[in-house]
Amino acid sequence: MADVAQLAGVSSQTVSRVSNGFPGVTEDTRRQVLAAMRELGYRPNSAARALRRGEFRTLGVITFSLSTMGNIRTLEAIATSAAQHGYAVTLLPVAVPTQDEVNGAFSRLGELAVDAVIVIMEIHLLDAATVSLPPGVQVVVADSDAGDRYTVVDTDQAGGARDAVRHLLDLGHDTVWHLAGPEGSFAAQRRANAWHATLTGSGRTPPPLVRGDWSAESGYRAGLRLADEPDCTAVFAANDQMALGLLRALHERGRRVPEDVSVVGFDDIPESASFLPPLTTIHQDFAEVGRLCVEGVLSKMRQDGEEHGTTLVPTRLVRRASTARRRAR
Amino acid sequence: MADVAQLAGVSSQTVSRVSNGFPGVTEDTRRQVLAAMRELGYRPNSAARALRRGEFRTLGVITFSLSTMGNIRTLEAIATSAAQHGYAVTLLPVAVPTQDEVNGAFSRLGELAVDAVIVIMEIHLLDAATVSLPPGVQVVVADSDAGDRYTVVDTDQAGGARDAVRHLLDLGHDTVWHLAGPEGSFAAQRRANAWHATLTGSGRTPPPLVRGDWSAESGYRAGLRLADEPDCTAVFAANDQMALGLLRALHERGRRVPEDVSVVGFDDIPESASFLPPLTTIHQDFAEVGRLCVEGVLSKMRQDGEEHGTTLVPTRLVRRASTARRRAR
DNA sequence: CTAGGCAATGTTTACGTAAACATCCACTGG
DNA sequence: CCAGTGGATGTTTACGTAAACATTGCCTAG
Repeated sequence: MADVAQLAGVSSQTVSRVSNGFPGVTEDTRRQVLAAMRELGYRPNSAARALRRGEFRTLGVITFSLSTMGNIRTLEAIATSAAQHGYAVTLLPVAVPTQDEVNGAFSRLGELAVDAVIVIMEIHLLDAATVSLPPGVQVVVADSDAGDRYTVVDTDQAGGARDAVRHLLDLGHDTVWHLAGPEGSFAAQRRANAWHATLTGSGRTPPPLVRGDWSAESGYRAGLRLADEPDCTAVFAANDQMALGLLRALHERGRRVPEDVSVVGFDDIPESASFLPPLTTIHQDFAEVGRLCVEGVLSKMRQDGEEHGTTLVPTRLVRRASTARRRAR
Repeated sequence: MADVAQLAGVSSQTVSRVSNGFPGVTEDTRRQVLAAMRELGYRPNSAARALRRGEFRTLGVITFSLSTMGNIRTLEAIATSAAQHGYAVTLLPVAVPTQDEVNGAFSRLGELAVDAVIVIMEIHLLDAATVSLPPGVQVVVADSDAGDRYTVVDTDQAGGARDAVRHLLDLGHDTVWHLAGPEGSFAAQRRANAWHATLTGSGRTPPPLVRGDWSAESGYRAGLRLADEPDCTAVFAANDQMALGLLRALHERGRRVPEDVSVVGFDDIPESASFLPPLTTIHQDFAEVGRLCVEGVLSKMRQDGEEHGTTLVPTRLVRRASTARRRAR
């Protein structure tokens, strides 16, 4: 910086003003400084900046291995949104989703150049008792529950599930079966609860719940069972991949979709439009989740806010060919 | 740090020594310092550290949107491996794969607290003429070509393709059809080239090349065409998703896999073991690619190395039920 | 018993930046 | 013509750390 200042014939403070875009510099001077910067290949030292300013302009993202497409899309949106706010994103991978690993990530956090943290993780791994956050580091949690303890941004799981069930009921089906996600997942739990509540709220009797583990394979196995249920004319699968397996099982058992059985998925993964038949599903706006995480954490930093709350991102029903009006038999 | 020093009754330099694990501190003193650190909740300021040491202990990763599973797994391995070396990972997302966007990412890089960069990107977006790297920042490129201009780590695409073709020839098939990836992809290009070379090297006549775009849907469309080729008894698909579509098409057309047609994929995505039938495929070791990227960039930093080269990560043939010895007709 | 040596610890300093304060100068209004 | 004003620029300082050098005190060999 001193070299630039000397070459431009100004003081280092003026260089600083130019490099930060501050006012109070003549257009002439600014041009000279910029020219000197270019000539010397000057780039500001961000360590010194961070030291002086007391902030790093960096967000940490803790996520349990980039396992699901949803988390990845959220991460991507966080990175993009952070960049727009002039923030960088540092990744804190958690190899396996155990309490120890999560605690380890949080303690590494303490040594990291990070102003705030976004956690993409189911909340039950964030047992508050064992996790100690560096003071002054704000947290926002995505993909989770427990808005009372943390600020949470998440897809409106319940609303999406409700829309899926209502869509099927509106098509004339007597009831809707549910192919749920694994018990350990809060998202699966909330979707299943909303399915149940919507059915009973409409005076229907919920059929027994069928459980998978999010995988297409588990959807296939469940589908083989559902195909043998003669009363089953409408299924709401808790994600698109299980819906894919379900479609395959129904096809193999000679039950046509949507003529005999209507199927709704959840997520709207890119492939779902190419399923056979194309899948009616609940679109999740991961990009919006990521964006809101960044906005949320930045606003918390500015206000030094203490209060928590949950922001729900609405879903959208995407109607494709896998659902149809129930046929008289 | 001064507070810790005072509480522990030592000088700040001793605190520094303890916090960096340096020798020359009595066990007694060390314990006292550690106790003081805990009591005051001391966290070393990484900005000051970076300023003093002249390095950030951070790697930047530039990647075109986290689009493919392979890139994501590589990124994950990079993050894990970097953490083991005491390095953090900062993400530089590139929204769309245009020259401008890539240039933009590289220029943002100049202001970022990063010691080196790993680029996960096809090389043709890295036209050297328009990209200027900050001096002293080393680069390693994954998923790419052109080891003459950059240090490159990549899966041994050619070797994998060769193994796939040889496996099918060893099973008695006269020749092997190829369902290739899009023309713009170097990976697709190299797989197709190796397929062609292996066939001609064995004195076989390569059938016309069929092209997809990596998607299951494109594999399905290609599969409908291939199903009508009576001579087609063996297909090597350039990725597992296209193989999935291919399997569906063959099934619909009544051509049994593996009795009538053998199919080999590429990637070994988790789902491929659950395909119908489970898919024989070429396993890519993305974790190894990521690990080698980190090792490579760190060693270049230490040696200030200038020479480039390509490191190939071997693939592995995973035999499952989608391939079988050719039947006499 | 003492010089020499070495391990443990303390003191000084510089890393590059930006905030706070100081200075300079041109212009305005009385 | 001069005091006052405000914009442009310069000077000083501190941010938290670790390298380099300085000091202390104890132990050992002669």
